[in-house]
Amino acid sequence: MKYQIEQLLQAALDTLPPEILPADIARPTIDVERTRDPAHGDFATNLAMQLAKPARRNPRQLAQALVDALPASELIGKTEIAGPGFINFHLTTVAYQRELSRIFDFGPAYGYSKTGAGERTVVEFVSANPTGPLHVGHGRQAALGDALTSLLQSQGHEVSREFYYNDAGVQIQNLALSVQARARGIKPGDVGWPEAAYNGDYIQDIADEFLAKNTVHALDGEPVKANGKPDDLEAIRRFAVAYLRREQDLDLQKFGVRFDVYYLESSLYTDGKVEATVNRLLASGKTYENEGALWLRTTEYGDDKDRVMRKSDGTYTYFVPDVAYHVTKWERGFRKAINVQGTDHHGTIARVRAGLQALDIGIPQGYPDYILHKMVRVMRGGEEVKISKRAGSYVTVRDLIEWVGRDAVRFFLVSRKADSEFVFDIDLALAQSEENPVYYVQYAHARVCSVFRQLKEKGYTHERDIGEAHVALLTEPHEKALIRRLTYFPELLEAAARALEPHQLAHYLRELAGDFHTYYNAHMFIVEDGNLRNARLNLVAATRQVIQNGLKLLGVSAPEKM
RNA sequence: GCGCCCGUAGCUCAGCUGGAUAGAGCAUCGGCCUUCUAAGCCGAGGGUCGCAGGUUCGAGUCCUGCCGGGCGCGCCA
Repeated sequence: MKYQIEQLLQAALDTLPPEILPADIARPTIDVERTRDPAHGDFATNLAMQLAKPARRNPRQLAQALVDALPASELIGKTEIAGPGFINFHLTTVAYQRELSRIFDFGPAYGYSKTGAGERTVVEFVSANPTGPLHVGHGRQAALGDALTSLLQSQGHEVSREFYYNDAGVQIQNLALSVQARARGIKPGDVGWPEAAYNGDYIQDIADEFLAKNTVHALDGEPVKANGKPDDLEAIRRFAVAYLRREQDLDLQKFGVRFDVYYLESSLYTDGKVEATVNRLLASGKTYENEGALWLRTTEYGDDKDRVMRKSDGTYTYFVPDVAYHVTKWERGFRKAINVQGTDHHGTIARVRAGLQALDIGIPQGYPDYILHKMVRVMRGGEEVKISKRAGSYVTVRDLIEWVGRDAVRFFLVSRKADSEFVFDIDLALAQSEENPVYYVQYAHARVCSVFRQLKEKGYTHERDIGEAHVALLTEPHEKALIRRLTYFPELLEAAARALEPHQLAHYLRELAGDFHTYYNAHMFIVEDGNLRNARLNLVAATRQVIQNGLKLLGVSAPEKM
């Protein structure tokens, strides 16, 4: 609808005579926006104001000329010139009727589009090290990444959800040593407890299961059976990693988040991809040796300082497999890559991109994209709960889900901009669990369902027919507002996907639910007049459909009863 | 010290990528259940959009400088 108005304006612009609009001035891109105030119509454009300066004409006169030149359309009922030179468009009943019909025609796919068709995209998120349970920060990533992926898919992108496991390196070694110590009966603080150990109680759980010779099975890996020998550090390492990966799998399953690919850092070594990347970088001529280490000239690509690739002890820094991993994304055909991470990772952005540039294999400069979210601070009893893996006393995703429920956690975590700080007050979430914003939206959905149950009990029927004559009966301001909101849904999804901002959808749903609740309280739907009844029921049925579609993209359920 | 991000109502946050009188939830106060679910609705109070300049028809939004907060600046990952 927005696009169609832009087309009409373009046609009007093209027919303006040179005495009104000189031919030599630059034509701005035509931008039609939703109005904030219903009194200003449905859509508005500032086109005349943009043209006014270069054309040296009065903007209101230019606006009038544009309106006069506008081709006739059955979608536009009234145009007016307002304020300094806005052109406001009021849509006709026909326009509303067409859009409402689309909600029924497309159903669960209403709001979806093909604007991103052919775009192969990989979204990497969570990517927690298998050294402990998932904490609230991972929860924020999971909620964000999953909703973002769904949004992109709704716009036609072909998306892979990907989880990168850092299962090689020092941290894993520390994990194995921690479990080994526990298996030998050594506790945090005891003599012989490793210095860089993980102190959480879950380490004891792993040690107990290891000693009991249990078997664990992560989602995409092979089952790992413990041999129960505390001296076998390698066996402990394999078991501990499998154990924690399984724990993370279970948490993510409870959270309703699935991944298409689990990519293991260790596989980059065994597949030779790390070696291949190093060789390519060597061949690029951008490397040099200094003090026994191998360096890459990342400063040539905008990094602050050059980075070490291979330490003097012969092992590679984390940076190298990270670059190798991103090479696989590119080579697997993903021309767009989005990484969802905490802001504490922002220092790695420049060097990863620099590494990819140095390879000179056609990867664009801004590859990959990053969505960095600020850390989640957890408050409890008026005090901040420290989030530290080593402390072992942090709030996990599992805790949150148990306390306030999956739907509330997901909706809550995704309803804020990624780069805003997030204070998660446990007491508040507990005390107000019944007033959580998610219930407000779900309640709107349940209410519509209830209306239709009542309808059946009263012996009425309902035709899913939203003809022009029906829409013409929806003249109340509350109805107009609801229609406006519903028909905005496709534009909202497109904008949210383009901006990579799932929180826009959460806010939209809250506003839509608000429009519905207001309408519900102001008017009866099940009325005697059959035509009016049908018109109103179709409007609320459309509302139910849009709420369903929106909640689904956020991974939140739409209950029929509450 | 350098780099990136943030600063909007008492609190938690939106503000559609420069538009028309700055919005919502929570909290406070006052109303609404013999009619489709009161997990709801209606109303009231509450703001120098951190501060100061600049850009233009127009700035919460863009630029510069301060102030305050977060994160990052390893041959850690």
